[in-house]
Amino acid sequence: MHNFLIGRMEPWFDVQTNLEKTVRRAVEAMSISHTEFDASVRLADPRFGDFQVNGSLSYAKKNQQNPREVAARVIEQLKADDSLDESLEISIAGPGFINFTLKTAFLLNWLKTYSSEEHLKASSRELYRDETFVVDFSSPNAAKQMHVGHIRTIVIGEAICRMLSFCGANVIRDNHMGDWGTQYGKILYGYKHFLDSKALATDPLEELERLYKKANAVTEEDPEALNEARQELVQLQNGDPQNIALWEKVNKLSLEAIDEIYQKLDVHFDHYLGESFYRDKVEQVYQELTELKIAEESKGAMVVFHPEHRRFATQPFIIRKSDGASNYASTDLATMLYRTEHFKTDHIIIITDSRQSDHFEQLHLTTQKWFEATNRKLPHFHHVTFGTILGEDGKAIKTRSGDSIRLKELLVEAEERAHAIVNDKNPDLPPKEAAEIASAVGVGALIYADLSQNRTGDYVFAWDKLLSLEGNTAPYLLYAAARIHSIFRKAGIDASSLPLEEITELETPEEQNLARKLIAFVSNLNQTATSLRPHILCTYLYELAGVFSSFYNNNKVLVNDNEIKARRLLLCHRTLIILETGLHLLSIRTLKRM
RNA sequence: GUCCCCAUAGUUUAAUGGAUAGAACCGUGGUUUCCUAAACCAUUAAUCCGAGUUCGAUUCUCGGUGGGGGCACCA
Repeated sequence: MHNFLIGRMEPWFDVQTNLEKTVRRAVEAMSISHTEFDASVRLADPRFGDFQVNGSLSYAKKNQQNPREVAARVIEQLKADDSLDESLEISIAGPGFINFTLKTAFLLNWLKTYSSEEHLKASSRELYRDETFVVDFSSPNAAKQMHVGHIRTIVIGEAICRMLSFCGANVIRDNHMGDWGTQYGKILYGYKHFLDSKALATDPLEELERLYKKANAVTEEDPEALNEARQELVQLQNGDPQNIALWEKVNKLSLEAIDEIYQKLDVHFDHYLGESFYRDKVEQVYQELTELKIAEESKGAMVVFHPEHRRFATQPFIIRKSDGASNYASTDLATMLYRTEHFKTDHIIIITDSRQSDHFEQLHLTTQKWFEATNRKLPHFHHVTFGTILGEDGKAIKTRSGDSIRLKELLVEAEERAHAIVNDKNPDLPPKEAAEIASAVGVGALIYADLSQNRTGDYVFAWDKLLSLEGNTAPYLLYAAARIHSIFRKAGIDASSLPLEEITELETPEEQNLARKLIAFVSNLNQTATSLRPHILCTYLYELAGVFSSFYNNNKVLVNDNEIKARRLLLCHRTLIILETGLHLLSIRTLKRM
């Protein structure tokens, strides 16, 4: 464990967690049960300090004592702990809050110590050290264009992967493509009946989409066509060579188009184990679940009920269709098994919109029973949900319901809008650099717009909202970082040559506010990574950029006084690395100039 | 019918049961001989309704109202 003492060792990287351990020790030493005294340390309102503990209030009430007196006794006990020293100020406030304020010597020491993105990463890995996560995200349906509704799982998934990995986890990114479902019956049916080969040659994805839509419309009208489409799927699943060849062709075209979007968003996968990968693995699922009497036959289909469960006692989990074909429940069960046995994973995270909650709850319940009965270790399962992107009509934007905006188109529009602003603000940039800036700003704004709000809510699609470039947006953060780069360029100073030993004290309120905000990075990152809610990190970065902007406007960095200059350059540089680290965790490209 | 999610300034939103509910956009007014004004500073304005639990409720419980979604072979 790091020691808190200045000068002896590295200062605590994660002050909050270490402080909480210390408080817990103090409370134990007072013979108070941890169930009675909530020792949680939380970030405090900056008006009161850096951290806060409010356990004395409820403890005092329960035990009919004076909360301020309880707080005073806890503080006395804390002062006896030798991992704390004079770098921390502890005080009682209001009805009995314990406030902790880091003294500036500690802030400075922390800033001097944690000096690069790599160093921050190395120090953050305790949270998920050595834990394995399979993260299943994006997972689009092959042969359909991605539209605006698909952006959420991609950007949330990518950000979560980056954060987990930053915090020490072994992350396996798996794109569970919908490449084996019923839609293939329709695509094959469409391909065989309505193909325009000329159109396929010029714009394959467009034509495939048209075929799918056409087949979908026809099968909705005509039960016989629907039956034929289902037969195509059954034949595909039975390995009919012609259908398999067609299926492979469709997938190849589809993947190429999807990949372009991943490249723009800087998203990568370790595996593309789509539903088709599990096609020879569903038999085992049927067999085991039947033998274990977890699954039963109902109306010709194989289903699982959960009688003990209010909702799923009567709502079936259909794991094999009555025509014998698999569906997504079949492949998802096989996927649970594969991820558990092959990847030996500790956690499975699946990122989809909240409308699929029932499905994944049923999947989880079923897997629990299945694994328990077969002595398999069940990984922690997290269904990370998000709200739906709605159209103007308040209904989900869907490909089926007609012309929704393509993701590809949205990305182009984002870059174009940003390009216009770049040309306006900074007309002298070389065209190539202007284009690069526009791309980072436009795509970054789009990603940030989605990540910066709590993922559970729905929202109505609006160009201006997603592509906004003012206020709490990516460009604001990118701009703050670009200005810092500009300072170092102007000064002709390299960050590695900062004369750290000459820096002795933080003086102005802006310097101190900035330093406090920088140290709060750790707590915010931890909270984001534990709750899997990227908007917490966004809010933090936005506040950090705001505190920096105030500092920048009030405290000139490049002054003649070398001591002042050195400490302000230190603050600038540490702000830069934390801003850049944060933006990279969100999958946003950073810029040296804007 | 039943179950799930959501409800905060005009708009978009934040707040692990804590201190005076925090921002952004819009509006209004101000800041540039000075490191990038894509900036900074100031200013108006909000917890859907009703009970309950609690020292303390935007947060938890119950009951309403309004919106969205799931519920047999789509994913």
